[in-house]
Amino acid sequence: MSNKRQLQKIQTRKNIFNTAKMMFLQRGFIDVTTAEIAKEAGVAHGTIFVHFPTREDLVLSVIDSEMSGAQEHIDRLLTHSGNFVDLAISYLDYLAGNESFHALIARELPFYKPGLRDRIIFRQALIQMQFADILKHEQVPNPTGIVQYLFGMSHYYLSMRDVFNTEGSVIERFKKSMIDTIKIMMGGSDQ
Amino acid sequence: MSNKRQLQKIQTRKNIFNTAKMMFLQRGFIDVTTAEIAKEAGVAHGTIFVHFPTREDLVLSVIDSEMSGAQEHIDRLLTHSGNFVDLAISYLDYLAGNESFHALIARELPFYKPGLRDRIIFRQALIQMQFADILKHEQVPNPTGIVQYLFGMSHYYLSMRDVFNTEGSVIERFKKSMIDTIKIMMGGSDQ
DNA sequence: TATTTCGCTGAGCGCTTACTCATTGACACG
DNA sequence: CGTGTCAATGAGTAAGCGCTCAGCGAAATA
Repeated sequence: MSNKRQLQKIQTRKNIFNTAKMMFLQRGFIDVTTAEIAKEAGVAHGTIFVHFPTREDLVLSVIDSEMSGAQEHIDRLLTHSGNFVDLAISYLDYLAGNESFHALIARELPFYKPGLRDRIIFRQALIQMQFADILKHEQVPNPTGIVQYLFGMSHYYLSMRDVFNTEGSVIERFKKSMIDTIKIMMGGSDQ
Repeated sequence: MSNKRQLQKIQTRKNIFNTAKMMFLQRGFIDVTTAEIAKEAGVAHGTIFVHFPTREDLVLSVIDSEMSGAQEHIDRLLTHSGNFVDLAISYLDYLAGNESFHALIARELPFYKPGLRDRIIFRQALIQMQFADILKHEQVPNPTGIVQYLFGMSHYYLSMRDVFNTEGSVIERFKKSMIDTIKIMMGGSDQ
């Protein structure tokens, strides 16, 4: 049953998937063409469509893979977090570690088809709510404002990543400033 | 010298320009095609290229027009501003009033050709510096952090405009929250 | 060994773009 | 009125895209 043909097919599929993933993360889901992926992977153009019926299936496949990885990571952060500030720091560290993917999403999200776009936004909204819940346990004046700050500013820096073109991570660069601001907001006045 | 031909030519150019501007503001600079503009303007497809050698020239023409309007408006705000909070409020009001253009830029900026992109970013950076200068006159702990907040969060809300799809203006919706946060940051602790 | 299966191939199709250019006809001008 | 000008035309071109499919040849099967 360990068919040589089947093994080869699985191998080819993985090859296409990994090559596509690498190219997508580097240049975005919109820019990279199927012909380029095929060339880089060393297969015929048509072979792409043997394994992924449409280009969109390949894109979705890569996005799903990255997103479920992200979900797992953040779930772990949420359970292992002490206070909100620690959680925010861990979250920013995670973003910094997977910056190319998240910068990509921040840039391209408005251009995805509604179905995909809404799924991504829904996931983001869930995470944001979980962050807000944790913040509500600590007594702070403006929980949603603080969470919006964390996600909003991260999004801003990510989407402007190559504008700020820092060596290394943009998130890392602005992390201290963001955390300081969050501390001020948490210890801030009433209103 | 009031040539009938020349007048007609100017008229046609304006017609194409205004039609393009309207369509670009509604659907973005990336999505709208030259054929669609021609149809909407009621001229032949080729006529577009009589007046604008390339599609990009037309896009640049519209962007320049909008940007110089923005520049003027903001210069006025800068001279007529009392304290920084008033300036921030006026700025947000301005954004709310020209939201379709600024939301468009926020979404599409990463996809423009480097030349155009850099010009827009340069203008933004200048404005940001002027805001920071005003803020430095008032004695606040973290001037650049506050300015980054104002521009970063505006950018975030604008780029997420149709996600939050509010009736009316996104900026208007989050204005109070942003101003409140700025007040907290200005009156905040040391560090 | 003879026959069938099937992963892979790559030329080519259909479609969409920005852009071209020979042609036209209303207008300017002597 | 005759002739040259030129804004406007729209069918056509080239380039790029995702995707197709008849055919090939090595592997599976009988």
